[in-house]
Amino acid sequence: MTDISPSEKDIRTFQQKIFQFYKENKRDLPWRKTTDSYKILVSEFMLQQTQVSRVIEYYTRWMNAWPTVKSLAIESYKKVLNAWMGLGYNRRAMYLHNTTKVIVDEFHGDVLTAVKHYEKLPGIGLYTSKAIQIFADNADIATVDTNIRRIFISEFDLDESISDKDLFTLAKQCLPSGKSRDWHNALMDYGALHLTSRKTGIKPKTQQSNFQGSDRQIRGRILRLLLKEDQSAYQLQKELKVESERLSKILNKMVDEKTVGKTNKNYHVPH
DNA sequence: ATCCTGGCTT
DNA sequence: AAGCCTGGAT
Repeated sequence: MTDISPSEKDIRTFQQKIFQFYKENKRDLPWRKTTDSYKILVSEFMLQQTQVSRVIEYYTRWMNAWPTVKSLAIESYKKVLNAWMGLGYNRRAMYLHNTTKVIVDEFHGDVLTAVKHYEKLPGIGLYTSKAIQIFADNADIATVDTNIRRIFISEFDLDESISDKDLFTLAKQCLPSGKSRDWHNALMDYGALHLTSRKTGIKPKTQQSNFQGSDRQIRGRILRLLLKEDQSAYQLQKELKVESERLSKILNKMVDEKTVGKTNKNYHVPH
């Protein structure tokens, strides 16, 4: 672990630059108009590895359909998945649905208390837990996503191999107390609008494999078919024109994850 | 071809 | 530590 502590003066200059940019370029996003912890929770799930521009319409439709934790928790999984389709990483729909059930059943519907015990909530890791506390409650804690990581590396001229631990130490040093929500929103905007990955050449921490021709693409097509009606592996194979061995491998994995169910020969979207 | 407010499993 | 998970925009 190397000492990467900037001086007090460096930090203050950095903060002023970020806040000045925010003042002039702030994005007007739907989930920034609320501090409802459930709504923040949904937005954070949707935003995991997914661009803001693609989330906006899904978020808006979602809140019209399910405005509270409980309304989502008691909904059928099929309807939840149907509303998610097109956003990508469809496991998140199941995680989100199951997470709201745990929040209602074990935490009396109290999102902010629940996310502090995020090990019990599928789909919520350290980043998302902190992000929800920050954006819903203005909690005086720091979190680092792909945007914020890129800003720190560029701003303080760090090596791209810097550890999460060192990044987090730096993030805490830079956090202006009492302004956590504004600060993190400002950092996100600075990273997404100005200090982009393309512009800086700084690669994201987690690389994604190609989509065309991938198993992921086939999984998405499988779910779309199963949302219409239950189908056998043979019917799916005819529709998708994938080698049967590859298809059954994918189907087995999806059954294993419980993203699809199987009764006798037929596959279906779980209830 | 590469990116996107990560998390889970092995 | 590394592979896997969706789909659209640039």
